[in-house]
Amino acid sequence: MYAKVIIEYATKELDKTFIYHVPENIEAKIKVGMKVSVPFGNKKIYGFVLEILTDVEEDFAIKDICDISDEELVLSPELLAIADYLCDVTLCTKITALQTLLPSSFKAKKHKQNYDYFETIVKLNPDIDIQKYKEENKRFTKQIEIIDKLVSEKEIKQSTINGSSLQTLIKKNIVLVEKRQKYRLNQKEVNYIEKTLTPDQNKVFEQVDLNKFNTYLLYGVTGSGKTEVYIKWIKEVLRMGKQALLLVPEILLTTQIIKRFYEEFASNVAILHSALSAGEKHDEYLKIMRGEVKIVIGTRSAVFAPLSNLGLIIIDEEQSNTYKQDNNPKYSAKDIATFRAKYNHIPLILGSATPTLEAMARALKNVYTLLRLDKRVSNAKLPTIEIVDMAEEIKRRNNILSSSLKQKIRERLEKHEQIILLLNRRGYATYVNCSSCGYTYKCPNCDITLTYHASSNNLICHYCGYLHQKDKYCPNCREDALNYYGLGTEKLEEYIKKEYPDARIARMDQDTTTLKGSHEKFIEDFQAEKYDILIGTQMVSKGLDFPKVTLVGVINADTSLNIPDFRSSENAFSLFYQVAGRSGRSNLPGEVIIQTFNPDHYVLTCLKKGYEDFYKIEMPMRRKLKYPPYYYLIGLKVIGKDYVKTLEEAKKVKQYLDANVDKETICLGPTTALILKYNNEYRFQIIIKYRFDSKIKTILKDIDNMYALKKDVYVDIDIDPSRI
DNA sequence: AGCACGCCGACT
DNA sequence: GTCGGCGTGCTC
Repeated sequence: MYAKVIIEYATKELDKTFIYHVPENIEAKIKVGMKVSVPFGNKKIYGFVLEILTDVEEDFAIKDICDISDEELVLSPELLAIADYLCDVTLCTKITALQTLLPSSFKAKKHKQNYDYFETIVKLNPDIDIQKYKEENKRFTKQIEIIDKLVSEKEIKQSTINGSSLQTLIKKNIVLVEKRQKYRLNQKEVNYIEKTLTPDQNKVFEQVDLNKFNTYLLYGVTGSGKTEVYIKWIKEVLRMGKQALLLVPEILLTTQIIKRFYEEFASNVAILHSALSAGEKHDEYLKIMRGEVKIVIGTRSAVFAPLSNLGLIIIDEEQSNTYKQDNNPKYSAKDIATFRAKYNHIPLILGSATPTLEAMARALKNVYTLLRLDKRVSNAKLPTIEIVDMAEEIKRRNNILSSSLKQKIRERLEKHEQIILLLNRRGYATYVNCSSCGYTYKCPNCDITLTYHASSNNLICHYCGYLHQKDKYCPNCREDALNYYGLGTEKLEEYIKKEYPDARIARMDQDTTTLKGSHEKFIEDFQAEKYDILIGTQMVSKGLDFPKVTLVGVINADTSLNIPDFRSSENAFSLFYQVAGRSGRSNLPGEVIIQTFNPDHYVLTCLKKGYEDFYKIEMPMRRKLKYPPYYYLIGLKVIGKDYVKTLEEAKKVKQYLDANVDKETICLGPTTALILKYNNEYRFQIIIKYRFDSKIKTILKDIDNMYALKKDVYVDIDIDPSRI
């Protein structure tokens, strides 16, 4: 018996299987999809079995497989098919695809450690007459103490009571020791809460056929109760004996949904996301693989969860850009989910209040089935939106807060209602400039102005993380003339504290939420009304449901509107709409104030009218500019340390494309990338726009292969980029 | 990827 | 005369 094995080295040259002989001692156990150790050259490495052969005709000497690495780990035919699909859509190697769909504890790699976590417990031997033993050993008080404790608690962790008396009891066979695998995350049972759906929700629920593949777009306004409908579908799927997968954009921003799922499904839920430790992920993966849970909730990579009997996939906040991985392999969890839904003949549901234009366009063309929830539950009204022209306010010396927002914050504070302020820029000042010589701090690696963070007194590059301690004097001209420009969350917090000295203020951004659990703490405390004002970046915009919030302020809408990207309007609309949706979710009416220097921008005027108006304006622009959903996009970046050489190669790539692509296909560039210099490498960009081009994949593969061997210049290909 | 083999320069 | 520079090629 022989096996074709793909080995752990992720290079184009080794992106093929190697044949090994299966020794007799593992013949009965070996299966396709198993991780094995094999000799390769003169080293022992790991790989995955992709095929089993009874006989081979090869003229080279075939080596033996050393061992099966983990008998429990068997990649299902579905997961192997997903790996093939991943290779195809991202042009990655097979082993990269396999490693991508596994948590790190199961990946093929040399330095493996055992992630299984065991706990040693002790309990009384049921076959012993305890009373009799106690009578006979009265004088050993410590032993009696342990026995009594075990009588009442049944079993105890050995580590908590270890000592010589316990050892004696074990030696005498009075107490038994047991080692068992323990999962690091354990959900305690939570009170079950039965919620009934509104007639609208019920109508939506009934429109989904759970027995065949179809993609649905659940378009529901903020606060319309999409989660409750998800739960009802999932319950139905469980009743059919199947399993469900729910993808969310970021677990930390979704604590309230998770809590709701625990209430409903308790320990039937496994959670997968990047904030878990490697050990925790390992355990959650085991639970899923062993079929011990029926529901998986997770972020992007959870789309690879080894559920063996999937009945439904839901992608919540479908418009979120977190579903696209921005490092290699650059896959989209939506595409993988679609693949799995087709594979299993089950529905895929995309939920959003502000769907991507792609999804809405497909829904309107009946490629997807459109489901609508137009009303907020309990008839809460959507908030009123006011757009404030900051150009006018500046004249009145209102640089940070407009008089209207100032006034409304004060009113809310008096009424003990809560306020959320969104400022999509962290740090204190966006740049530091010398008024004497004009010097501005820039990142030496990235060609980006550094942001000043007052809390650490550092200037930080938000791209590569470069850090520079702030100087007292200008590093260029030695004058004491460094000034702070631009508004970040830190400065806003400082200002608000001064303006409202009695208000309790929290700032939530990347810098205040690095510690594990700090994010939850902010949300819990804000919910418990320990704060009046929550200041934050886009973190404050999503999924949170605080009934006491009646005012939302967007401080500098322009930071989100002026991003040079074809999706920036869509993203800005979604962000503002989402954060506006935090206001007035209960019986208290909500208000939203948006401060901007572009009060006539269609993103802002459409916020007042609604998503559909935005869609009607944005779509023709996409058509005119040949962007999705009318055209498919591919972004190529040609990257290298030498400016001239890299640009030359970029031109060659462009020529190669022009010579080979379909005549309808448009190739633009090379131009300097948005950030030309990043981590000391220069980046040139080529953009491909096409509608139908049967050859494009082959052409890209050729380019990829051509540059796989060159070391000074390489090409990075992003198919369906989330941004350009 | 990682390692052996291999063919030319400055050194114990 | 040798150690070692990293170019090339191979790994079931």
